Amino acid sequence: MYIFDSVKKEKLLFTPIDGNNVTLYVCGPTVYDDAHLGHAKSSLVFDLLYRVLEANGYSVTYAKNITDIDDKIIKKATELNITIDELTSKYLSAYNKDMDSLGVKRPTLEPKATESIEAMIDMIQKLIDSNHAYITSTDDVYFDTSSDNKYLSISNRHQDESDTMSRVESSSEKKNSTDFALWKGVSDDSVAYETPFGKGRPGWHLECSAMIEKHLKSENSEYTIDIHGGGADLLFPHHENEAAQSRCATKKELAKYWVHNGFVNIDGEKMSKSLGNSFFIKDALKSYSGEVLRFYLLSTNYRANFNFNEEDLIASKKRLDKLYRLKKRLYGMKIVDEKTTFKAELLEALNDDLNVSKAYALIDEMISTTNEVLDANPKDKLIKRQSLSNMEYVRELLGFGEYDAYEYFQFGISEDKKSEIESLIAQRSEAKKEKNFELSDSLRDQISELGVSIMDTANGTLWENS
RNA sequence: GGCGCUAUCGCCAAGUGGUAAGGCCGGAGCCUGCAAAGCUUCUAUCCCCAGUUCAAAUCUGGGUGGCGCCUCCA
Repeated sequence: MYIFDSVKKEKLLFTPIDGNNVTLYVCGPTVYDDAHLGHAKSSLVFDLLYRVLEANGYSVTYAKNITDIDDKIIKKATELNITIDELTSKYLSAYNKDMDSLGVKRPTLEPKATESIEAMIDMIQKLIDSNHAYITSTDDVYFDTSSDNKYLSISNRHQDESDTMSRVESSSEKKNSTDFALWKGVSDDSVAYETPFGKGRPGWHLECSAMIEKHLKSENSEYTIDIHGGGADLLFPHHENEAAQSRCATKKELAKYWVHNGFVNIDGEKMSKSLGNSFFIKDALKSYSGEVLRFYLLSTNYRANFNFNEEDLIASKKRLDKLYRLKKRLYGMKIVDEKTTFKAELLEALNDDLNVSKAYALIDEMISTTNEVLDANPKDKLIKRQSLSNMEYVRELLGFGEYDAYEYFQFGISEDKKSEIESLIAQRSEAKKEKNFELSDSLRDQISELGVSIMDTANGTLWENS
């Protein structure tokens, strides 16, 4: 397969460091608030990458970290007058719930920062011992960026510009303006860990490097892991700094390939915590099923910015609907594994740097072909078997088609409303039987007003949420 | 100011040297009591200018527009 390396800025043939084993590390959430559509996009992109790697036969160890100790967390817990653990547990389970709704497979490892303190301390100690880090009078430990001659090679920047343009509040004890905190000294009685270099808390960038070293490192290679991923905004400074501290502590480059996903904008505007226009996943899930959201958010190139808006989402849903209508058409049949060209083409499309657009086009064509054949010959067993098997492959590889075909079209409809609809449909069927079309049409109008469209088939009248 | 991304049909969006995928919307038709669904069919020469080439949406140069990172952020 091919993936686009955002450091080398070209599409590269993917070859794992260690034979058939692949290590993938993605920067996960800081659990102090609900997850927004940006988290969804990133999780979905790397979930897809994970699935495609596995479909290629690789044995993948996929780690996504959970940041559960951090200044923002402490601030919020203090405001709410709850413990840090109460806060992070709450938002971690909310996060997992959202991810489950989106059909995101759980990573192999989900290490928490608070469970990796020792690994962080070890790494800091190494950096101090090798003069890549220094301690200030307030027990902060800074990474000395001038000690790394490859610093800024990940984000392709120049030192002078970072110096002059950096808007980071500069500590007077920093040797270079780009130096960053590995450890923040704590003098009061807030949350802190005891270390050989004083009481304090981990800095922003450290946990990823430490966790990678602890959980994923490969032994005999110039690289530590295969793929490191995250949102495009993390390229600098986060990944630059991770790469620097790892390089200096381990004498290896952190990752062989770097993959970054584009942003999600809302109606043309950047979404961010500071702008306060975050669109939470849980809110989107009130109106649309997780799979519709998944299908929509994955529908374009993962590197491009994604402009979220409801009209596009609805158009996207109509596309997914077609898959479910076919699933309905083949309802109740047993899935048998069939070798088809569709499957090979689908994997080939995704192997080309996750070309989802092409994959969607292939799915659409597969659906059309099946419908066409079934229209001509409704009893064609071969096309049914192949089509079912194809859909099963789509489900495994892309996560589309997980729901029951009938339940999918009944999303968000209450039980009361369902029985009301069923009752109206029964009345309409009676009227139709008596050829009272005036009555049956008016009943259909009533049903439409409930936001439901109906379709008469050989198997009776079916209905869908419209 | 530095670095970078991007401009394809009304909308979303592939394609990165060989003569424009797919979806949504819309028109026509088949099917249907009528519909819906499904099927058939119709709709772009790729922001502008110049250049390279037998050949460019695809490469080069110059414009113009949109966006991002450089600050916590996916």
